[in-house]
Amino acid sequence: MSTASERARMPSIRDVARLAGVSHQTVSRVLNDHPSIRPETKAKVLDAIAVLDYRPNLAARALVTSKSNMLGILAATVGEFGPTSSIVGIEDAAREEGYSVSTLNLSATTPEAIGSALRQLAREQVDGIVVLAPQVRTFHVLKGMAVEMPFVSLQTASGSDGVTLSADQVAGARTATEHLIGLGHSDIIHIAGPQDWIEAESRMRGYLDALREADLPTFPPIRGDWTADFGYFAGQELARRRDFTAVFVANDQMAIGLLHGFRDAGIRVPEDVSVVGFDDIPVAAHVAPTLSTVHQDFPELGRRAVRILLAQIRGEQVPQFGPLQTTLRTRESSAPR
Amino acid sequence: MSTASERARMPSIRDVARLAGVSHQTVSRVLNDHPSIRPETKAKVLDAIAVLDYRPNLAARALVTSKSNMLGILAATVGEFGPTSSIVGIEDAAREEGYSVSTLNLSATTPEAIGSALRQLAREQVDGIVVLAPQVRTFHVLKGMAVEMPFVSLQTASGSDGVTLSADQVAGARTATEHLIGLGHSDIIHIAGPQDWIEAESRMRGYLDALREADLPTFPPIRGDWTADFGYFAGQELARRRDFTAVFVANDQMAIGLLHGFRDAGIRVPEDVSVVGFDDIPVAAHVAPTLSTVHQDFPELGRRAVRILLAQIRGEQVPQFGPLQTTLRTRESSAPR
DNA sequence: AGAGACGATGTGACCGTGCACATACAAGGA
DNA sequence: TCCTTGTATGTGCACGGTCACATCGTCTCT
Repeated sequence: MSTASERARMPSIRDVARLAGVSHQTVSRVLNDHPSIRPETKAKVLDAIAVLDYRPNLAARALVTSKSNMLGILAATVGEFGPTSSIVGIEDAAREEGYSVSTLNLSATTPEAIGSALRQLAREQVDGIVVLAPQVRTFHVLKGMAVEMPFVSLQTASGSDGVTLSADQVAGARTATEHLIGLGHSDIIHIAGPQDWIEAESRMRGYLDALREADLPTFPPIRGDWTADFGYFAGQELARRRDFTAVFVANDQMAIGLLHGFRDAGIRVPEDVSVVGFDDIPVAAHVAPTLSTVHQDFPELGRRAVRILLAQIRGEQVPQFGPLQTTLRTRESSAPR
Repeated sequence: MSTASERARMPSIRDVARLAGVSHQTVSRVLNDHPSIRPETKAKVLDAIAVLDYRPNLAARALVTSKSNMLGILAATVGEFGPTSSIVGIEDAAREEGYSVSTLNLSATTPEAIGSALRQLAREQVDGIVVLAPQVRTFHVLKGMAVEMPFVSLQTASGSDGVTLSADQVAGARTATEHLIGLGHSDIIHIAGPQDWIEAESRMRGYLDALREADLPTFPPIRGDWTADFGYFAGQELARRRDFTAVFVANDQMAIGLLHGFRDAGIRVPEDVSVVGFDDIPVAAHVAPTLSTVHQDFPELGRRAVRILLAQIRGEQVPQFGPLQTTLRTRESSAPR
């Protein structure tokens, strides 16, 4: 009876070496594609590997090389649709390149919390970090921490010197606003995201740019918190003032809440007021009225982030991507004046 | 000039020992809360740790203990709201217990893909796996693979013998259906999820149970794919037959699409037809009409999964949770007949 | 008082890799 | 022919922890 003794130890590089009749170092060379290996020898080793069902021990490798082949994701998003979609792209791209991914969700964005999160990821010896912390504050903390580790932020802060990338939020917001202007609206309100979110600022800037260029009046933006609930309250508040005919909302959730608020207040969309959102979440095409919005490719954003990060890690030329295009999806909620 | 020499090596356990004037083993004992350490000695060591800003090397620890303090998440969800929310709960709970989390997204659910994903996680030496692979098929593959690793599935398959848990989908679906019955509806249609999804089956069963119990006719369920787009098509199709007055939809996305389809077909909700969804996604409260649905606490589900998994890993008594309660949220889309 | 038990600490080996260096042999140039 | 150069492989150690065992002193029981 060949009962496995206690805890069958996994085969190691030396077991493979013994079976193949070579030294453990030769096995290591085969595993790492070292050039100076005779094809014949290589075949013997690969055979032995197959026979033993050998798998390299990543912990041991990480110990000796100080590289873990693992990327960290630092996420400070409350479960927004966009960032979540990007994470999928990040993971896929990372796995493709042979990296695994360790995700860390930030509950608070205090400098302390960010610091401890970064330390945690450092302890795990991740080789690089993708930051999905859209708050301006987070960004500053990161820069100030003198992280000794390559990292990429999915958001571009104005005047940032680190390597970052993002869909062109400003252009997207500008397109959306220009769309409303093109429909004949001249009094356009903006419901923005929280003050310290980078995207919120970018989208607001796009809105302001478009209005300024068209010589139209701007309104002080209303600061929201991304949630549909806030959009609803905003809709009820806005119903009191009727000095506008269109609203550009910084994300779809708030826009959908806004539609609800308007509906309850007796304001018809798009007859009385046109509404345009941002993100193109899956239900945007199905709410009533269907929501005009700005589409962006979140997973692709994540994939690009990984490519940039890996180039940084490997010391290769960092690829320069053009800004990721956003697309306006025109639907029922925006109509000519 | 105190330029860092080449690559400043991180302080190791022996550096700490030297500074504290003890042996490296004593430091190790302090780190692992060994009982036999004099408070005085412990203080010295902790001081040295603080001075050197020492952090244990997780790879080294993993190498010698064959434990990584890392959990794996095997996700086979296309980005559904529910599973994604659960992942957040999983990560939080895991971090709290000192475990990090490595997520792996499955693109396909073929046995080969699942197998290679499991091997990948095994290579990373995760101590246990949380499976979010709601497809029945995945579940069978997992059982058949004789995984030598603790794992928990977030979904309960009928007659499963592994450790699993889940919100009580059947009860939730039953409550939703009973709600419609209570409103006076007797012809209630069900739009289900894909055939091999565990949740889809559970929700359908709850629907069937409620109808059978009330001695009402059942209809062959319509098989959807969870997407809002499908819901829209279903709405247009259903508009042709008018042999029903209520629809219970297996998730909110499809329900919202259905509302859209009905709207386009001239069917009024809830005047002509009542609709109830499932999941209570954030916009459900704001679409037109606002959507009655079944709320469930996804993050809590993830947290429970982690507790069960850790108990399994540590060889402790596995906690028995009662089924997670679901709550019916009654809104505009369901009304008396 | 002597022996055993226990508490507090130290010593050395080992986990599975990769790296630096050594070695052996073949090929090529002076 | 001898030395240099390059290719293919082997040897020993280091990485940073934990584990098993040894050691030493103190306390307690007979």
